[in-house]
Amino acid sequence: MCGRFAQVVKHNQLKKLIDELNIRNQDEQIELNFNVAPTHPIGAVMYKHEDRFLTFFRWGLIPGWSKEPSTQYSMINVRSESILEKKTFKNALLRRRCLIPATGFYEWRKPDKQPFFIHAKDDELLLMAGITEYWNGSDGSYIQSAAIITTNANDFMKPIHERMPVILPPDTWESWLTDSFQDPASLQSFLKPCADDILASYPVRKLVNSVNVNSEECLKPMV
DNA sequence: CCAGACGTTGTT
DNA sequence: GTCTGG
DNA sequence: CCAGACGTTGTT
DNA sequence: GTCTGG
Repeated sequence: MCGRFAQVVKHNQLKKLIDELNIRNQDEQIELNFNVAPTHPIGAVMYKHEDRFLTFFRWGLIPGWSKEPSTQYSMINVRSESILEKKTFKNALLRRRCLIPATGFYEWRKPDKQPFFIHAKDDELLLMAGITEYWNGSDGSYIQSAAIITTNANDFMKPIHERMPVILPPDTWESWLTDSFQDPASLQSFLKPCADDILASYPVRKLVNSVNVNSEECLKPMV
């Protein structure tokens, strides 16, 4: 699955992202976060009509029908296999998708809880598939939230973990961020494990376990 | 029609 | 809100 | 995902 | 063990 990741977007990576995805608001900053945990704000690329924006969402999707923004129905991950069958997520997939740029993500190896950092072999950003939701409180409060779509592990990930985030390849970005693209079967076809040969990984120290630790140390290989 | 649920992962 | 179950 | 809490009444 | 908070 994907319960922790790093969003450390360097200036040149941000410029490239803005250019490649045709993002409109070019002044947006992304806070460096070496240890993104559920409930944290995450930068994500969202679309509205013909425009794309880099905006912030609470990680943990709060359904619009939820009375309170409680943790109970707040989902950090959504299974790709069943997303169209879930009433809470179907409309979000058809109409409120996003791309979540990540430096990489953490997985804890199943038997021994050893944390690993998984990143792009070429050190570019990984773009994870996400869905978003808007929640309005009766007192006028407003929260926009997001979840990461997950899929089966590819062969690269299997030794570490059975699930992984959906990482979208460049040839799907345009459709994913297009409002009018709402064909369920096509969207579903994007939600599969990424190619094995684009990823690299290494073990990291367990200081990443604590959500209170957010430093460059989280990304450093274990000695 | 109304009532009630609405979710994932991992572990056992 | 929207879908399922009764 | 992991870490940390897990509770009430009454009194100060 | 199970739930909440981050």
